[in-house]
Amino acid sequence: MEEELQSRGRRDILFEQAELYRKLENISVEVLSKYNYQEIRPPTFEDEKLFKRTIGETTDIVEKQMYTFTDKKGRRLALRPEGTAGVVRAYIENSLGKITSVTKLFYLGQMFRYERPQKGRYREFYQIGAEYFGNAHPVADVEILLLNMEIFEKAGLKDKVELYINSLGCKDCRQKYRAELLKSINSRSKDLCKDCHNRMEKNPLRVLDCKHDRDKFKDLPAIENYLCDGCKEHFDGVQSLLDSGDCKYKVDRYLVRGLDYYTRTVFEIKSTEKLGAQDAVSAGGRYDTLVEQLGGESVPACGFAIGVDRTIELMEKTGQKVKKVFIAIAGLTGNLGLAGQAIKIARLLRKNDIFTEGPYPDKSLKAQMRLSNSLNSSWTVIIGEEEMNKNTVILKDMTGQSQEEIPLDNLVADLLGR
RNA sequence: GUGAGUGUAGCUCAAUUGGUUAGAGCGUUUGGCUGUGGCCCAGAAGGCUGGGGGUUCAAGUCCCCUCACUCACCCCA
Repeated sequence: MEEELQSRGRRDILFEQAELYRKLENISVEVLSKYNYQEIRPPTFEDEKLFKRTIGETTDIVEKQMYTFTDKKGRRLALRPEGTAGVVRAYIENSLGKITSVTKLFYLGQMFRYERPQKGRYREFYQIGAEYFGNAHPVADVEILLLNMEIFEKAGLKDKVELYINSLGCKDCRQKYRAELLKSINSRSKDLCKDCHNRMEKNPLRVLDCKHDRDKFKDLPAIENYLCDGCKEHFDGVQSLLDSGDCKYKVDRYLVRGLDYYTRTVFEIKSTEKLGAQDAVSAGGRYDTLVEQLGGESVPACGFAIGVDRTIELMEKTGQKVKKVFIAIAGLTGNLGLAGQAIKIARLLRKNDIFTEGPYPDKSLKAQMRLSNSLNSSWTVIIGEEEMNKNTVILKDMTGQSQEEIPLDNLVADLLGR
């Protein structure tokens, strides 16, 4: 490959893997529709300021990881590093809150962050997300959670993920907590790593998340003791309703989010086995002040985003195969009459939703059989002059050695019956 | 942005202290088997050793730069 065509963090998603992406997307759309969420496709680029205002000016995402550029008219734009900001902007801009009192939206697609790539983290990555506007009650949080878990369940990952929840409180309780936390951390600041010192200044809550120091924090003040009555009641409500919904979860009082806009409920769905250093396959929470902060009315909201690429990695470990048929031609190579017959049969099979490969008239039968084998076909259908005249085919089971001659008219029923 | 490791055939990897024409397995392909795959055997194709510069009589091997990949930190889904 020519050197100038390479660029870091670019990747191609091929074949079986692409199939898994589509499968997860289909499952998600199906589940989301059942919960009455409607699709929205916001642009992949927005005004840079949108992300600065929503995600937080001092977060790394905005400070270092955005793909920003200036267009020909001098506008400052950015490729979206996450989905919520654009959806909220669209919600306000299109007055979606005026149509119905609650609004449920979902989106899927690529996000972009300029980071050093590693396992489960790419510069262009996929998210599937949902946002629920206009309902402050814990049922909304819980609907988002149940919905999210149902997607993983349908994707065959029920035993591979766990739900962790926490409450960060509203502005008031968080401010109080933050002050106490800072005091407590400060008193032992020399024990802490370099990164934690940095976090103390930018976002003290994230100190709780530190990989090195986390174990030293068992006795730090816990957010749950600082929640105001309203926030406490809300969080209790979430837990009670999750129980009603028969949804397992763990409360993790150290669970924190990196984005500034979260209030009250936050959650992560983690893989039970390590996916490299990253184990969160989905995350989200409530953001009751964001709509107003962006110039809309005061509307409560909550949502989630699934890390599709990481979820695919999990799904790859539980792979399943599609059964395929290969159509082979016996006799002299290049026989157009036989090729025509093969095409007719292939059309017939595909019409009946059977995955069909072939024909390859210019290969010897041996070569065709080898190809069929290496394509992992379940069966090979063989036709030659003799069979065509009798209107039959030879159906060979590729998992063993057996084959039988059957009337062409029975082929579809026979295959579907197996 | 920081750190460590790695770049040789489509893939996984060899190549002695720097020393002839850079090898092997898998895969691909052709044949052994004129209408039957997997196993076996024989042949073939496939390389600017990531790119550039330097040292040297001589560089895949040593040095510098650069690009990319992998993993981790940071951050986050």
